[in-house]
Amino acid sequence: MAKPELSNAAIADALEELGDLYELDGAIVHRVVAYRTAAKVVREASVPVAALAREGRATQLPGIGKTLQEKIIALDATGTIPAAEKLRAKFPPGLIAITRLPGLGPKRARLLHSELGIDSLEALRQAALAQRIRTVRGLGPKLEERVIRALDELEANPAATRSPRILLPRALEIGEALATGLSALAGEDASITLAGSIRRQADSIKDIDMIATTTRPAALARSLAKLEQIDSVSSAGRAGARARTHAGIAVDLRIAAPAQLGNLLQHFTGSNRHNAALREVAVRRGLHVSEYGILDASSSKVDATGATEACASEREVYARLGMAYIEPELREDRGELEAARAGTLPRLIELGDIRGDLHAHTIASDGHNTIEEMALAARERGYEYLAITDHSASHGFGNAVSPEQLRRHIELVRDANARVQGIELLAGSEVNIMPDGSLDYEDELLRKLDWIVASVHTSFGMGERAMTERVIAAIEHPLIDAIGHPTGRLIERREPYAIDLDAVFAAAARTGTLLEINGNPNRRDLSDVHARAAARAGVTLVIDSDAHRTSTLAAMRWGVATARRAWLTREQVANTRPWEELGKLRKQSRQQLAGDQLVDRRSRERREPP
DNA sequence: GCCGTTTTCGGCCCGACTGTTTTCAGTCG
Repeated sequence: MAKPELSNAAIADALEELGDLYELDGAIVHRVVAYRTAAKVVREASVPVAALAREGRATQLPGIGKTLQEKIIALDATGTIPAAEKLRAKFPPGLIAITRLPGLGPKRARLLHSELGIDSLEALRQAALAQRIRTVRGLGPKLEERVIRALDELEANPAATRSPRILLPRALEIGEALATGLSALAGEDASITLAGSIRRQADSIKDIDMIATTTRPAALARSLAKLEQIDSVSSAGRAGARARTHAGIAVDLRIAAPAQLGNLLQHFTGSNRHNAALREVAVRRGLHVSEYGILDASSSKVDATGATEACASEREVYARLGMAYIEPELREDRGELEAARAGTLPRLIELGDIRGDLHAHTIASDGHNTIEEMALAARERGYEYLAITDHSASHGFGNAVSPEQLRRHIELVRDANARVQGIELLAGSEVNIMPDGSLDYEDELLRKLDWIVASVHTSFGMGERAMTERVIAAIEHPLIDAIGHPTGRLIERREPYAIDLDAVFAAAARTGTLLEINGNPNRRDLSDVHARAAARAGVTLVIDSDAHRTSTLAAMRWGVATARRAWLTREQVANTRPWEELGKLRKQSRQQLAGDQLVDRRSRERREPP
């Protein structure tokens, strides 16, 4: 049996480690950044990068050049990268842990190692307690205090200190509560807006960024400390404040004059990489962008003012740089600047474009509401249709639905559909894809359904090749309409299972099978990057809530957020269409129309670069 | 180490804050 493919996550980890080691070694910052950028690109790639590298095509990925490709090939072939081996011998692993402490970076970690022989967190603690850190030139007693405090916190709560990222809905909830509380304290002239990764609708959030305009900045900064959610404030001045909630979430408040609101909002919405790229574009035009305005350096000699031009709106910021307005969800340095300059940005899908939900559960399986309750709640949301898709016969969690129960369930859906006016109820199922690619209902029964989602719920650990074949078997099944949560990831908790998404996308495009963006905020699966790759491969997507109760029908918004981050337009998402139109796109309907002649274009299967 | 409307070398964003210093390096966002 062939050895399992080196995963993208493993490659990304290795590149990140190498970046850290180079940083300790004193490499120029751009080289270190290159490794981190590459690690991110590899982690998010929709194809196995190891295979790509072996074929010499990894350099097609942005941020991967010849050198990095060679290192990936070495890692794939030998399990290690020679350069990393060499540096590991030079810098003990404890040093990287030291660079993770607040206030300590690579320079100081290296200094502590060379001057005091410190090679671990424990050695660092001993040196701080013995007041030996202050003997090093440039370091002092304050740093000793800070080190001890940081080490105590790390010991008390190792997980939280490492990466306390929270999911978008929770971050939004906290952020909105803070903004509301602050508005109440600030008075009527203040305006408060959430920025940062919350505004970009990212999967998870590290800190909450807020910006405010007010006539009394110092008072507003001070009032942050008065909010009940806030545990401590580390700094507060006229420019803003930094604080921490009781749950340990960092909060960043920045305050500006209304005339600069556009600059400040643009700056604090980020992302860092978007801003860095934006400023590089600006510099080429002789302009310098900051959170305070745009400085025209080229004309400053002529008009002698050299003044920074403030922008009250973000639109003005982008316009001044010759670009169309870029929606926050697109600001990830994934080609949006070029598109904004060329005028080719997509018109993004909106929540209001969604006409129905095609993945929802009831008490028949593991849901918490009846068919009728779900129907009324969906109608309340303004939907034209709702598919009831309970779990299938072999589902291990909650109640499985036997074939006999499904026959009865279909009748119940038809009954409810007759009773509830103003919405079309579709009898569906979320069918398990078994490890061998088969389904756990007979075709004869599946044919009675209006809508079928097929999903993987078991055996996540199988190899990439087997998993890819498993999912493609479901895609090629003539009765399957859509694949649910196609990668099985759980944000911050579980990586996608090993699967060749490029092959999956090709099969879905070829057969007209829809791929889901699951709106459950723990999933958002496909991810933004994967959904974009799917659409580029010609796949039509469907955005679902996967609701298990009436209230979670609202999860559609997170799915739409992911779709926007994936550059999707309304046309690329199936459930923006009325059911009458969408139903005709089903494989079953098309087959009937074409007299059971599905055109097999398997020979056209070709891998496009991601 | 990557990349090209400055194309195969020489660049590669901007500012605040802290603690340590007598003018700035390191860290952070």
